[in-house]
Amino acid sequence: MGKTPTTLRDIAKALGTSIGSVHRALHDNPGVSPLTKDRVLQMARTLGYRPNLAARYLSSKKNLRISVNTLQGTTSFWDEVRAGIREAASSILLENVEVEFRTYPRLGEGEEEAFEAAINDKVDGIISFPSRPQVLRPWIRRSSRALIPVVCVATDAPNSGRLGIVAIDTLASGSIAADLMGRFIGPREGSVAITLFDMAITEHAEKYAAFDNTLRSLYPNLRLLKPIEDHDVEAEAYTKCRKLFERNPDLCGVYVSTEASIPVLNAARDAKLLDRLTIITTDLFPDLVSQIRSGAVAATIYQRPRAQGQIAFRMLHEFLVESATRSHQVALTPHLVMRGNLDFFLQRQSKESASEKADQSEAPRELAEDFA
Amino acid sequence: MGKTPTTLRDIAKALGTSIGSVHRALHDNPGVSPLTKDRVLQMARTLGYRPNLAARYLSSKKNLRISVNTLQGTTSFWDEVRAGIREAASSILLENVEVEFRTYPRLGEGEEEAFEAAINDKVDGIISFPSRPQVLRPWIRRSSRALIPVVCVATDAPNSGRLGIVAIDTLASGSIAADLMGRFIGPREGSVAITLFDMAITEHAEKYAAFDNTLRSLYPNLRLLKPIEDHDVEAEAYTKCRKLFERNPDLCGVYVSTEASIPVLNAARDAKLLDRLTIITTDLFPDLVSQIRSGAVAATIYQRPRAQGQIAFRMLHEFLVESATRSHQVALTPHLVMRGNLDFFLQRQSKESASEKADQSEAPRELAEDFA
DNA sequence: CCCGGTTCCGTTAACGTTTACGGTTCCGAC
DNA sequence: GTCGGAACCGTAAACGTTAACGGAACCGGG
Repeated sequence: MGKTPTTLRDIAKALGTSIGSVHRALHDNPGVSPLTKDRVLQMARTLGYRPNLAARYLSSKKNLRISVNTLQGTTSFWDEVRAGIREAASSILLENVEVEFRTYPRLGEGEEEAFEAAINDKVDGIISFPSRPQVLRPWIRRSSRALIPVVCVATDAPNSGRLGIVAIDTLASGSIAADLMGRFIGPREGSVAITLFDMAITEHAEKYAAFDNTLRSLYPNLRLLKPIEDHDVEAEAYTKCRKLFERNPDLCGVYVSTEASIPVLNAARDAKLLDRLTIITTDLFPDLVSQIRSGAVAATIYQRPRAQGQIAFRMLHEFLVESATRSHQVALTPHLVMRGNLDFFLQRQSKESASEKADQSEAPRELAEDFA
Repeated sequence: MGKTPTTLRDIAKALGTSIGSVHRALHDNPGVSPLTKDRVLQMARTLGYRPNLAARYLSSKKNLRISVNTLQGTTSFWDEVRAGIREAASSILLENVEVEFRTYPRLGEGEEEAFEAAINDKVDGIISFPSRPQVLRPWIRRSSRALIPVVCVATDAPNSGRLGIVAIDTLASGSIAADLMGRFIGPREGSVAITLFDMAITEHAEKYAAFDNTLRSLYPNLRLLKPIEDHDVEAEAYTKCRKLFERNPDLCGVYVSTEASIPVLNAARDAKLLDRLTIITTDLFPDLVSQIRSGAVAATIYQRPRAQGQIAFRMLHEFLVESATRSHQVALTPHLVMRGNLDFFLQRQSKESASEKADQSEAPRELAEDFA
């Protein structure tokens, strides 16, 4: 809490050396003896030196380039993530950041190429969606060794050396879904189903476990069936659901923990039990809106893609610019969308994408007379 | 989208004048003729000049001081708001911001004094909680005239000239509360009550209206009673609730839209109808935890005080440092806390306050070898 | 004609860091 | 001894803005 912050010059003067040596020492550049380097590092620590980022930026002028490797996507989810990243990037003071988007069309189609391109391009950081962690893990490892930090969004890649992860809290998602399901269904006996991508994905297994635990402890009247794995294939989801419905006449609720809610809804409609099922889905996209409004979907768990993008960017940027950061593991609270607050979410989305376009022109600084 | 950004020197050279005049013109400082001032402003616009914040900060060294005028508070709400502000302040690159907290003990006890002190102290911006807007309005007006921007948190002060407002979306809160209430109660007939601070406060009137509308349109089996105003007085809440319970034997739910949920719960318990009522509350504090866990409270609508603080700070800072900002009206989505995800919120709160303490020491920049 | 004052304008030294370049030394090889 | 070349170190010029100073031109009053 010293009054005036210490500068390179202060360190140099205290040591009777020059500002250049101090700089070299602090950045372990060549051209400084081990002795003076130690003395400088020591002195920097005792004086509590913290680099002045304004001066650094002003002087060096090198701008950071970060690569965003994400899926094209069939829903708006990834568009929102990218919008969040763009938003956070443009709101940075010291606008010295360049964002390069490397978008691939389908799962497993171009993911690795995107990573390779980013590494070869020597970007300063990467934001990545590691759909299937086992495939991307070696790439993340490689870029970490090349000192390129990687932040994962939406899905974690554990033991890969990644810098950080931002995703929806799977436990909170699964638990709240179970709690709502139990409350909505009420005291009657019956069974409940869950659909997910694949139990091999950590996030989905966690959601399942959380859903199971909460249901078991709070609503013993409900029995959870074996999970349905749809692998993001619509036909698979549909046929598996039809089978499920036939075999379990006491079914009273389905939790769709992935984005593939439409085939589930279709299956329920075709089996004529749409009004007997309590359906809880995930995320929010145009096709879902009418289903929520009609009451076919009781609630949906919104994964806040925009917030995920924003936070991922901030995390990476903070690390790049001052190597210390806060937590590298961000688990976001999901939002709940129901008929009651649906309009709010819709208007929010449209408003935000509108303001994005209007955000271009910029007048030279001019103070407003009044802030009304 | 020009390659190299325009500088003061560029403008000066283009006009055949000097860098000093350009600077004076852009800041309408005295000492520049109206003619050259116009030419400079014109040229700045055509060249698309944007000030380099790093250089500005490096040169001027003036640090911003902002005053945070908030309530001491009986719950942790305002502590969280202040924590959010501190957090956002410390995560700013270019740490040139000083935050002064002016905390007053009770509603109406020191609010005006805090404002006066802040204005006399010539702070650069104010974050304020205008509990009763009509009292603070003249003060906000005064500071706006003194070119001190004011951002309101939690409660709006319309027509006061305030720079912006960040609060929970009242419509979303009221609507989701109503939707949950209807779903939880089920198809049976009955009446529902709402408690609030005072209908004269815009936010509370809005919550009431949203609750009413949603209930009316989606759950016609439920009838909404006249609102109970508690004015943040526990005894008032208790006695009014007791009366309410006596007069309405068909009551099946209560939405407590303020923080005063404990007296309502006590009244329900004493009237022996705790297990027949669906109670939805607001916010999350220690005394509520056991009530949620026991099921007495079906759900609580969390108003995200920390996020409110963070966003308020960012809004003010962004305005102070580059006078353009994004939206000045932020309506946050409330979070839903139930038995299922309660632990998640509790551990999050404790984790965040813990990491705050650990965030002190700072080594001179040193790159990590690996990011694992 | 000169003096004090006003109004406008150009110049320049900061701010703290990075980077490039020019000096020292010192050492081994010729 | 001299030279080439390391290895180390100091100096100084940038980066774009702010703020202070000094000068030029012009005015009216003595």
